[in-house]
Amino acid sequence: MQGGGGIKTRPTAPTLEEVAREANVSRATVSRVVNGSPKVSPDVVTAVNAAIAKLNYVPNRAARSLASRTSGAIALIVPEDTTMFFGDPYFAAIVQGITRRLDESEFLLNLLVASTDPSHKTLRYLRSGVVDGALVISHHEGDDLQREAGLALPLVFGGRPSQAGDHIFVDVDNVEGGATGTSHLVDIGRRRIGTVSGPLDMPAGVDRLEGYRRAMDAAGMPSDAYEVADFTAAGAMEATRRLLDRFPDLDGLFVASDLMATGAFAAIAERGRSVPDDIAVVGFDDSPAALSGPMPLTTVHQPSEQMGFEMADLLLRHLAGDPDVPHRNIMPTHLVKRASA
Amino acid sequence: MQGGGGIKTRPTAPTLEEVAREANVSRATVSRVVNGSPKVSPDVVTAVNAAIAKLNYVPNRAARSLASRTSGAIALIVPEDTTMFFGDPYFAAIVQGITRRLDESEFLLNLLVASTDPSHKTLRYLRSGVVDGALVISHHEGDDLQREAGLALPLVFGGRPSQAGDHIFVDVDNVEGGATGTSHLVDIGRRRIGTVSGPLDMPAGVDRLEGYRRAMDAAGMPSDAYEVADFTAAGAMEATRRLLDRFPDLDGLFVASDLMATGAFAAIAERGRSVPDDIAVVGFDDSPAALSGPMPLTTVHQPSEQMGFEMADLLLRHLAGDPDVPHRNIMPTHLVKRASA
DNA sequence: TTGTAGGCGTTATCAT
DNA sequence: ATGATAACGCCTACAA
Repeated sequence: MQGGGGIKTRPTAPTLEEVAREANVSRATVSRVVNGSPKVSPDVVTAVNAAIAKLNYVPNRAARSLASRTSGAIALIVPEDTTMFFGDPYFAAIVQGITRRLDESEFLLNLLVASTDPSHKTLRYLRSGVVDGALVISHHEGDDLQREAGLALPLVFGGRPSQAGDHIFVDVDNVEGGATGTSHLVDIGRRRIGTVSGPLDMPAGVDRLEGYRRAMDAAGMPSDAYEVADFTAAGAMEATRRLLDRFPDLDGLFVASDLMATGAFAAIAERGRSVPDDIAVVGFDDSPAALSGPMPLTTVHQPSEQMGFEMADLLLRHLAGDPDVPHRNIMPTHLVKRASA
Repeated sequence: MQGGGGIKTRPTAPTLEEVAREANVSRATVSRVVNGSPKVSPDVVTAVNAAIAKLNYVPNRAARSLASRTSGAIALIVPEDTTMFFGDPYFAAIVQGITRRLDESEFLLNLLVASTDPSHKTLRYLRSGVVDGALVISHHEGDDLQREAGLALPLVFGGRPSQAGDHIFVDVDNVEGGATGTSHLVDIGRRRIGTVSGPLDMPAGVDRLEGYRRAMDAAGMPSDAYEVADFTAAGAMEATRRLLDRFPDLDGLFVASDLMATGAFAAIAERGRSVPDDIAVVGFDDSPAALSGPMPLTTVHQPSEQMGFEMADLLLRHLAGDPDVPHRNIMPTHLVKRASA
């Protein structure tokens, strides 16, 4: 017989036990080496590492997680659909920042783009112990992860959460940002200024609109020219059309995201009007979308990448037991002048 | 004393054990109910479910995984950096398809966008048992997940893997697709046709270029006007510049991805030439990028979303032990005529 | 510094 | 149909 041929024996992964045997030490010692315990004699460390290399050992994450009651992973929760998530470069920047922070740690990132049924499947997931904490971005008013089903998981929000509570979050001053963008339009002499806002169930939507209002008030101009959109280009195009219908004399437009600004551009072009001559446009984010349109977009910069980094950093510190992680983390914005306004 | 205040006792999650006690049955029975075993009397099922609901019980995934030796999760491996991954809507479509398939299953998806150090950290991850299988897209020649470190994990590729072997994959006929796109340029009377290809360490790059060659050969025209790019808009812009330098009389251009076509548009505009009058352009993918540029792009459609769905489906069937999942899955392409050619 | 032993929460194999 | 009782692979007091 030639070696029991026929049945395909899946080569079962080596365990701590086998490494211990190979190195002539106990499992505990191997475990210590694997976890970098300082109290192991150098020669034993060497021997164990040799055994690990020889057997090509990799710790079983489930076992480790079960015993240690930690998973070494965090989740990024995005309550939007895939299209939205991939469509806006803002998210790309956030993720970039998060992974940059995580890369210098041992933590893994689990992406959870959960538009459908956020309460049920997502919550089960979060409560099943697969992650030690979670980052939440693009948070809408409805979803109250924190309380729902008594979820006791460390959370850090990207953007001030709409519901009250002592949450840890990273954000910019959206009111101020909205005012900055709008004021610029005032400053360059526009007389009929409107805005396309984000959804009103998101603080970023509400606040940037409020910023528009304040700037208009301060300038003694009416703040009635606004339409609500959903942070997508298509939605913004629609909203801009409505705005142009209502205010044919519009000559300035503050759009609450760069991606939406591309939609606004399309609507404006469709009406045969030009940017910035007929209508000056200011966006928000300073994401790659600001440069992807027909013209470089003047926009309110927010440090998205750093915000992602910061979110991850705060969560990791929180998980590490750091008692004084700041809860309100407001990062600066500034106007970036380009061709559109 | 008021209830031991001071120490913040984290409410430890309920376990099978507690549910069993609550329902006056054994752990085994609860486990059966949780896993939908048919051999449990209806009233017991009811009682157990009541206890589960009351205690708000969610199975611990690590424990389950350890005992059952399966994780209920699969990974999507993308050997690119975050920017690239988020930048090309092609990936969005794939992910969309994958999640569509997964949503109708109990499996979770773990995204692994691993540009940096794909061999080490990623491999450890894959071998740690957190996933039962993996989907690999945007696969370059270097990364040989399969063999590397003896990884014995069920894999399904998006795009024919470059290394030999009996891999399961979903792909289109890129040679044919490339020929289709190029031939269209011939058909509409272009005389000096070039191409911007993908990287030559990826089959999709090589094959679409080969398709261009064949179409040119068949038309009796020279196939020397090609430049290699990297599937990014910026890279394609560069490549197109070089091409225009080398062939000032270029009047037709086949670009190996829609995203790259937007870069080509930019380069062409920069040179003061027009599309399609001066230069007709054909892309590949039929992704949203085809409609994001200054002009609707004529392109070779590939069913990206369905390909993602199919990949996930094949992997799940494979994991379920289905003995005859097809290994070579070639999906159809077709030309979509729009304004650019 | 190293080893022993018990336990983490489930599943799975036996009996019953 | 239900219940003991081992595993599963690792961590962690505790002991030596």
